[in-house]
Amino acid sequence: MGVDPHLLRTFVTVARLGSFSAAARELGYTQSAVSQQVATLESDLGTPLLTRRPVLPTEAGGRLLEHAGPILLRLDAARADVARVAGDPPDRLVLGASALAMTRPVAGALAALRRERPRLDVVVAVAGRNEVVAGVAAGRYDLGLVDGITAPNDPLRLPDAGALTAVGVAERPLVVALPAGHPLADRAGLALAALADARWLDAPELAVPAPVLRDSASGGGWRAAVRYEGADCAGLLALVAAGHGIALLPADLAYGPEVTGVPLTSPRLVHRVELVHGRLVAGPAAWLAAHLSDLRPTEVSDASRPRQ
Amino acid sequence: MGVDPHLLRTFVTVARLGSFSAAARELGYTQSAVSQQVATLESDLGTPLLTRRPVLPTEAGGRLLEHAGPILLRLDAARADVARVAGDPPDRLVLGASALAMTRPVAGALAALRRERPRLDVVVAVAGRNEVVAGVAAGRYDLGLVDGITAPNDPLRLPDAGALTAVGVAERPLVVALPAGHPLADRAGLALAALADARWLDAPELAVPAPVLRDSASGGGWRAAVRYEGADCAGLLALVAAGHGIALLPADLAYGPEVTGVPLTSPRLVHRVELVHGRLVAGPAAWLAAHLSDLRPTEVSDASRPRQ
DNA sequence: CGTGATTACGGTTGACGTAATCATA
DNA sequence: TATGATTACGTCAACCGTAATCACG
Repeated sequence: MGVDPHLLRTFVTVARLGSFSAAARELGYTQSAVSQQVATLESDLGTPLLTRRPVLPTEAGGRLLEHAGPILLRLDAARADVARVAGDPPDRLVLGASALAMTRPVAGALAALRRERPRLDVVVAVAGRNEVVAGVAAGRYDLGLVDGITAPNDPLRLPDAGALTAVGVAERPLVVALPAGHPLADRAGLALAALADARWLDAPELAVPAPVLRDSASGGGWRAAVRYEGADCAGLLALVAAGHGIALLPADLAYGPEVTGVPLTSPRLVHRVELVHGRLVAGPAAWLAAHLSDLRPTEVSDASRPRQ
Repeated sequence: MGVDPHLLRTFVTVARLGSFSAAARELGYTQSAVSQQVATLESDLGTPLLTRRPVLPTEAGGRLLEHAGPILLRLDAARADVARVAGDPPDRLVLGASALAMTRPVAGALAALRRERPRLDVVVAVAGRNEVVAGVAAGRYDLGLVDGITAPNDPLRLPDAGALTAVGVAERPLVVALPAGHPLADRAGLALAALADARWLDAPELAVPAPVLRDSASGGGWRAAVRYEGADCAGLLALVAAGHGIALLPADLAYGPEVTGVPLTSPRLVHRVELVHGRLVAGPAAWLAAHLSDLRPTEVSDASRPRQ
């Protein structure tokens, strides 16, 4: 009666890889087993979920995929949550962080923790924003630090990953990064609307992704000149300096010999870092969370938020 | 590796009933099977989840219970969603509605649907707010109508039940219902703060529950005189008329020979009705949703909301 | 002692692997 | 024709029921 998650898992893998055999390799099954599992799921739900050759989700399969991810994630989260209260306090703290989330105040709080608990192993793993949130939900990270761009005091738009709490811990101003000598580089401030037809660098891991720009100030082209998938600021700044395009970056990172940061005047946007965590139990994670929350610019979410 | 939902289900049932044998009866298993399932789950998670005699959740069990409900719900939602796109268009529309959600404009849209499709069976099931949301998520209702009290244009605070969309469809003013002849009954308007020490009727299904009052204007006693668990307005008004206490109600329902409704001046609150639904496919549900959305006071939520 | 949870054990079911078959690019 | 999904079938594990045992009130 209840959609076996085991089958769900293989179904998701097959859909993602577009191949039964590839999914079988990844999951450590035989091709035959995967075929049988998908067939079982389809007969259980009474409808085909995948087309064969090419292997693509049907409409029903698409609907199922929308649910499968969150379900599998929450299942992991449940296990992780139980493990956290059952196990003894760990001597290791694993932090997930997105690219620009490790700001000064955050690093300061982390230093305070290491002074407090010198024998503690601290691991900081940098990953994409969604991976950080998913990792926290699944218990791979004790805490997550996620950064992004929003209006001042507005929470980040994070993916829904079950019962997670997010607290703002830092906000800093944004500037438009321009090559030194650019015609606009001597302005005192720039409005986003004036840059609609400029050439933007689309760096989803680092700066504002193009879709957000489009939403913030509609109209205009918002052409992306180059898509930069790295997570290091220096590389992006080099592209800016070479005139490939301009980017929206935290003020303190957007300066250099060949790059000028011009303050963004409207709309008012800031670079914001949020601490993401599940339910905490006494231990280093809780300690750090408490100290990070002390420097919070604003609390944005707790126990029960309205809906997805 | 992934917390079998089958076991989760029996664990939840055992925890809810506080008894292995009772859970076995309810689930159609033998006592022995339930015992084995719980034991399997405990050994899988590596920690006891329940105390025996009396049967109560341990701390780890409590954590698991927090996840179990949403997981089981989402599993049902997935099945229901798939069934909706797989099955042929139904000749029956089942609406879930909370007590005061069937307002005039909603009833009007429903009438239009019945003119449009005379052969359609329409069922309206009245239930608690949470049951409506859960029922929509699980596919027991095609659409949900949920009412509650918020600031104008603010979304209702609904429980998280997976990927649900909520659209506001009606708002109407609120009044303080007083017995005719009450010292305050001749006022032109009342501020909530002035009523902090009044005697309130706590009618969670109908009017504003006491906790909301406490949050809206903190300070004061907010004593609840009587708790009224019914869902009919007449009964509550009778209690008001008899002087058991006062209540916050939609303006058009709070009048009668023995009751006076005095407009609420601050904070500005309204009675709001929202339409709740999963992803819609062509059919009567989609038709009604479209027509209800046309009279929406404001859209409040769609595809992806930030987090729980 | 009696109610109710656990343990022992056997039968059935079902899930996976091997291998043969089928279908499509 | 070759790659890759399906079908056939045998084996083995897991799950549930019956029944005996244990433990707390």
